[in-house]
Amino acid sequence: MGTMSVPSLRARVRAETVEQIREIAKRHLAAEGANLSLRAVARDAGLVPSALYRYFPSRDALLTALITDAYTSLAAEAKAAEAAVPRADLPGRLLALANGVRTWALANPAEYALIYGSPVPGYAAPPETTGPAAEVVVTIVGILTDAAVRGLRPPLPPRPLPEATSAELRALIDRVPGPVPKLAADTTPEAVIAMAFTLWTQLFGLVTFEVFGRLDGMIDAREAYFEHQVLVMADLAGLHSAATSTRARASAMG
Amino acid sequence: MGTMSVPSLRARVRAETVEQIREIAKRHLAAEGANLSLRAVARDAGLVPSALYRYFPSRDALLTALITDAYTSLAAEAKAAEAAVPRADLPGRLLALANGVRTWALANPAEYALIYGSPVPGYAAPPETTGPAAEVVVTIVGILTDAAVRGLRPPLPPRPLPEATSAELRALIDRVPGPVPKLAADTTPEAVIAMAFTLWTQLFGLVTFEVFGRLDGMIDAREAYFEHQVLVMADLAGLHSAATSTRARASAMG
DNA sequence: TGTACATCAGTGAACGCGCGTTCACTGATGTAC
DNA sequence: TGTACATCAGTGAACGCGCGTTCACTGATGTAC
Repeated sequence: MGTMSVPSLRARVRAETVEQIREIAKRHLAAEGANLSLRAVARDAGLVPSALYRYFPSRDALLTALITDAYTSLAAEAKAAEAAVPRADLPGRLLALANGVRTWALANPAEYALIYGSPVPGYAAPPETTGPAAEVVVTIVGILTDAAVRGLRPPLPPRPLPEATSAELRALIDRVPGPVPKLAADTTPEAVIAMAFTLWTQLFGLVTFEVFGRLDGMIDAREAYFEHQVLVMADLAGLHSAATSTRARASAMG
Repeated sequence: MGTMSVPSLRARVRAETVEQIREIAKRHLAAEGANLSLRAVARDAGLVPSALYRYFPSRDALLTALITDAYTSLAAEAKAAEAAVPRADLPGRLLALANGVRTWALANPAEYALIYGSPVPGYAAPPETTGPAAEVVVTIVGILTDAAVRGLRPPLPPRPLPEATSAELRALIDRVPGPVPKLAADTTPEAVIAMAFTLWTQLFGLVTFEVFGRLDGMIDAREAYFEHQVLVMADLAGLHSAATSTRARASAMG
């Protein structure tokens, strides 16, 4: 009720407290994984446990807030990195996006685990999270679409999609609002989005392996390895200039 | 001490009980994630909680046993599937291996999460697990080595490796015992193992996305999608016959 | 500007619970002679 | 084949702990008149 006025002192203090609780909860997440303890958070916030219920109706609600935060924060960082690269530099844009994801994940491993690790048992992600969750792959689609518009094609002829997959990818395209950009004659939107899914899976597979320690004792020069793998992905997608890749291919065929 | 004799009745019963506890613990893992409760397991085993300490010195020891079991069981299933394919059918071998991993993961999602999901906080994987953990990627190396020996090459000229990465991969090769197979003249062992790492990352990225529900609401025809992605991987590695891919490439270059 | 009432942040005690681990014990199984 | 002792699976009670959530409360902040 009432008009939307300047926030009162009480409202401002409340917002700050909510923010503080989120921050403390994130720190606890980092130390304990998903076994987040309300009482421990309250303790660190200088509150009695029951006071938390003024801010979050339950532990699950706190978790949901953290998950939403994580998705939006990851997407914001990665997209900002991508947006800073000149539009014409397609491999650079992919690399910036990928590095953005990786940097955020390494800086916030517990939050990364929360959203890309094992599902929390008994917890169902609320529908609000699907939007932010999709932003990275949507950005990849954007890069690949720009490439297709410019007439760049993957250096390997795309393997024909199974009919079921093709139909599902078309359905995803229809879900995106706005006009469909005009692609080069020999490229289909399904092929573009299929490639985007491939890169998306590879990217998160790569980051997950690193963050979860699956490379420990094998690859120590993480950054060089990661960048190399992303550039291989860019090669696969044909983001490097057609001239170069044609020459390279010709020489490879000897 | 004493000589290694036929197991006594007591020893046999003990082995059965250990096995039963493991099975029950796996079921609990499936229901509750990594928050495995000793008391709950004991309850289901028809034992008093303290009795479990006759079999496992602590909760962590039980978890370790489950992790080791999971790695070896996954590797066994995947390797058996690969071994059943004729040696000359290289894409078939990759597909069988990949399907083996996927099938096991879908049948045992909680155990999969235990070994490829978020690290369990405060738990450090014991060194015994690294052997079984590496078996899948070693099998991939085997397939790619067979390809290289036959003179098959990736259709894209391999992007040069960063020096640091190249050195680390060479160190991994040296760790494997036995003679290094003779590759075609224009292929290096580093290139082979780099490709194996790429496929390995992609494979587990793909399986993780499916098992952890990241494809929900987007891709429903999971099997078709998975098989397609694996075949794209096989294309990337040049496992399909050189004749076919040369022809395909030529037509793509129009 | 001042008063009366409503809102709301935070307290403190209590609830019922399940947890991992220890310890002294009982009784059955196995072994040495 | 029979007896004496050692081993070991399993019991039952207890330990100290932390958990999420509820409830009636106090006192400060905000609002309507």
